[in-house]
Amino acid sequence: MNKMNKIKKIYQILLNEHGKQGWWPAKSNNKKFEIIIGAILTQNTAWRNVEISIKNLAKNNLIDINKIKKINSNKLKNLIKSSGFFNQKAERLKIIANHLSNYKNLNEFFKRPGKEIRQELLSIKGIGHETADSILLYAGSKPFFVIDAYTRRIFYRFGICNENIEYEDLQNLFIQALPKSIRLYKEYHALLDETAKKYCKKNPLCFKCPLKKYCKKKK
DNA sequence: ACCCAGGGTCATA
DNA sequence: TATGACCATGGG
Repeated sequence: MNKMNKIKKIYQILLNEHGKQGWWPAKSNNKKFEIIIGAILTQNTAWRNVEISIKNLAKNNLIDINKIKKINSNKLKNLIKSSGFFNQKAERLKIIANHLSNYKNLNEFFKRPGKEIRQELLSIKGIGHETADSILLYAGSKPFFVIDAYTRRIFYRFGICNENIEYEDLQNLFIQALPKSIRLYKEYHALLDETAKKYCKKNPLCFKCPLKKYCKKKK
């Protein structure tokens, strides 16, 4: 089976195994901004630690661009402490809130070609490729496939790419292999993360993994 | 007592 | 282009 067909096939296997993941989880009445906050807070951080921070923010009605702009930095740091790197992340949230407040609202921010938004996001300190694509896909519903360490690890173990493949190179493989569907992109990325969390860690539990027969690296 | 998590920036060569 | 230091909490 060639790479393109493998990429398609693996999606079906994971969907059958795990079902729909429904990413991105966001419960507030300001989901788009909540997703943006989560995208920053989850940088190199377990999601469970981010959930605590988001609850703290929601409890204080702070899932709001202007309120993040105005809140005292030390208070903000304290509220997001559980996410780690709280000094950096508080600063990043402030920078992003300041940037976004140039727009009337997030609908206006996202009402432009995706590539233009992506360039703008990448110019903001604290937003790299993955965070930009997460924001575009999950907050903006733009068709940008998100690549993360899990995605790279799984597809390296399948022999589809090398360990150090460039972000855009791996992203292009997905774009070429899959129909340009926002829902598919959202689900596939989430399924890869679920799979890697359970089975594809540093010492992978290959004997349980639904993708076992595609994986070339045992142990 | 380690290892890792839904990364990104900055300095250095 | 490509390494490495740094950021920091919380669960396994």
